[in-house]
Amino acid sequence: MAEDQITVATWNVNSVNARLENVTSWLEKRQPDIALLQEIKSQEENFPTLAFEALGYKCTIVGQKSYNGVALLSKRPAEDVLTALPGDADDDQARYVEARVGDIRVASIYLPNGNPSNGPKYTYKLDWMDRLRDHAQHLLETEQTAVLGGDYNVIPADEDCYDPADWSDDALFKLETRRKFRSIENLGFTEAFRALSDTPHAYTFWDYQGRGWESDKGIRIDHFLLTPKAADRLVACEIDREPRGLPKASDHTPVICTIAA
DNA sequence: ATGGTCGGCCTCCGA
Repeated sequence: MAEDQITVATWNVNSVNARLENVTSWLEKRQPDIALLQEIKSQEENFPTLAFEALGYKCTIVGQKSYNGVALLSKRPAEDVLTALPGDADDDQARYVEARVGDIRVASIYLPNGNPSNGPKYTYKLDWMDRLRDHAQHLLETEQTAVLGGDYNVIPADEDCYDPADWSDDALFKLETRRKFRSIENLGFTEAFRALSDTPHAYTFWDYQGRGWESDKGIRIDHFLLTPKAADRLVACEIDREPRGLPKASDHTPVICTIAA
């Protein structure tokens, strides 16, 4: 990690306590300045704060019992914290945390899965995406340097999954889902990985079921969206496949976005 | 080839 760069990682860890050794050893190795975690499946009081503080990270946690939950780990202090996506005071699912770290606003996003794709869970997903678009518009209008990372539960295009036909009716790939994701990009956001790489089949998630990892049947659903001021400083975006192959792996692997300081 | 995914947890639900 160079002094003139800031690295932001995103990782759906599928339970921070079940994954603690995997996550801490990866942080020690890669030393991201900021780590955005999703699906911590932990309330704040059960979050392993001390283990991360021992590695030099401050923890900003939005927890929930059993499900969901997001966290923002940062070597520098997190300020001006937002603990929910604006737009629905009745939404009590822990899926969003945003803060300013240095001169960058970062968000850890756990966008709803939405399956089954013909019922209330899908409606909730689409509504949540509308709220995200509205908030993203606000970040643009206020000319922020913002990096929105997380598990978007969106497969942006055919080349981001092993077999589009298998996913055509899935909430992660339905045309309406992809259109809504594009509508956020089209406000003026840059999707960091695809902006820098034409490589197809660069996955971030492999299902535990059906030997997904062993047969490389994956999907790319963990993304970074950058405002223009952040995109102007975009240096690299890398998917680190290594953690997915380790014992007791999460079904997602981390993605690292590098920004010029 | 007689198996087959995890994690949290009010033994099923969510992914």
